[in-house]
Amino acid sequence: GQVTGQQALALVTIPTATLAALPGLTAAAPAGAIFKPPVANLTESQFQFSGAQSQPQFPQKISLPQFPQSGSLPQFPHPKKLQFCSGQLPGVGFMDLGSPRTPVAAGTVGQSGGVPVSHCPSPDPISTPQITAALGTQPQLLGSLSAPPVIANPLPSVQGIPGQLLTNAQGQVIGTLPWVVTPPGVAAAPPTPAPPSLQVTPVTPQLLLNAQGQVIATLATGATLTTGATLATAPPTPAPSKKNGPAEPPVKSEVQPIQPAPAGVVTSPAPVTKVASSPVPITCAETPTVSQLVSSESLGALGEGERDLGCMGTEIREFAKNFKLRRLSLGLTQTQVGQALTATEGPAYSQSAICRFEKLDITPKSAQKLKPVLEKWLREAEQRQREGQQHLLEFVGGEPGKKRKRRTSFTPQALEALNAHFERNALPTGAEITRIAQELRYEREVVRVWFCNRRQTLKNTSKLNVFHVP
DNA sequence: ATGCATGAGGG
DNA sequence: CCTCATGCATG
Repeated sequence: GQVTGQQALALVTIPTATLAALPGLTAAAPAGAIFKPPVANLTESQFQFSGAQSQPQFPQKISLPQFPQSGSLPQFPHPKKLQFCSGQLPGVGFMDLGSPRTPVAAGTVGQSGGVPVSHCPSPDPISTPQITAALGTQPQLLGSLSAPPVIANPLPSVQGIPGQLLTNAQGQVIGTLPWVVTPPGVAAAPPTPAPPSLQVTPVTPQLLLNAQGQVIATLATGATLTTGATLATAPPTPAPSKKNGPAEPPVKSEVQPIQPAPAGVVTSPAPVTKVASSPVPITCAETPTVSQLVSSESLGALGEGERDLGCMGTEIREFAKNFKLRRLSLGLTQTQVGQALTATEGPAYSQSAICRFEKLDITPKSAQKLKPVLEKWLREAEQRQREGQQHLLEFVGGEPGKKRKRRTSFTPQALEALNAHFERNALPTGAEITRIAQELRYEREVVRVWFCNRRQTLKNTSKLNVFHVP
């Protein structure tokens, strides 16, 4: 057991979830290291629906990017929403898809509520016609993305958490040691009067046990981190002088909000300009792989607050990391949090959801939706803890409900075949699905769902996902 | 932590 | 049918 000493390193350098996500790496990987996560085999392959003679593959939606109307096909619709501005990543499948624009784009963009658009310099349109076409398959969000080939992310300093982390052999964070609360000043005092309410709450020394009663960490008497709500996630850019200084609204509003409708209110704190154009080479313009699929849309109709997702991504990453830390400090498991959440008012979420949130294996949209909920719950939980109350885990038995279909278990061979097909074509037509199903001897529906899930997983974990661009 | 399933919303 | 957000069940 050991309290590893690389905390600082880990914290600062690796922005986020990666910590948990890439166990093996945490310890070793130094700052700018470039890891190549597991997406492996898919990325290499390339599937492409060549528009040429590829035949009538897409039954319904193939709307290729031929939108005469806008005429600006090769152009990006404008940073309407997300921008992948962060991250420094290996060339992996990053490509910019010139996105065909969604019909709606223009309108929506316009009313972004005053939020200055974004920073990420978007770059050269390397749009490959073909690629674009391929991707264009997704209905709604076509226009939304343009992943700038450029990446480079200065990294947000994690300022709120100076404590030490307890990590297990795999490098996963399992607990925290008492930390010192950062004084307001440290937290990059925002020009604006952001009430830095930091509070240190005494925590009784205790052992953190997991559901199985195993000790997963110890907490020395110390302080739990604030709760000022946003503190941890606070103001990016501590160092003013860095990039250009003017902008940077330290906004940092409270958190609660976020609900559909309310326009960009809470949104972007974003110090625009953070990253800027780093000349990182990459941009691979080749292999249109699966990434196309992933990238093709990505943002759905986010009403408002998603435009600057790039920046917000950082904020959420911070929160996710913090959430886990604080959850552990409370000595709760993901399951318990899920149950507690279910018991209380508001949306209920399962252990799976908590897990995915912490790892950020979810879409930015989901993360945004979840964050307020978790934030609120966490605050209350910590509150209750202070006041001694323990019960927060009431259970509310759920109804049995209908029986689910038994989970299909594919044989390794079948999976191999499925993956092979997927690499070739991630979106097989109905007929193809049928064929594949027969070939592998599985129910057609099962195969269809497999493809759906495969696509979804790829999207959520791909490096193209804002959160996974460390 | 993840793989497969479900269901809502859209076309 | 697809995508998405989620959850149950499993490895």
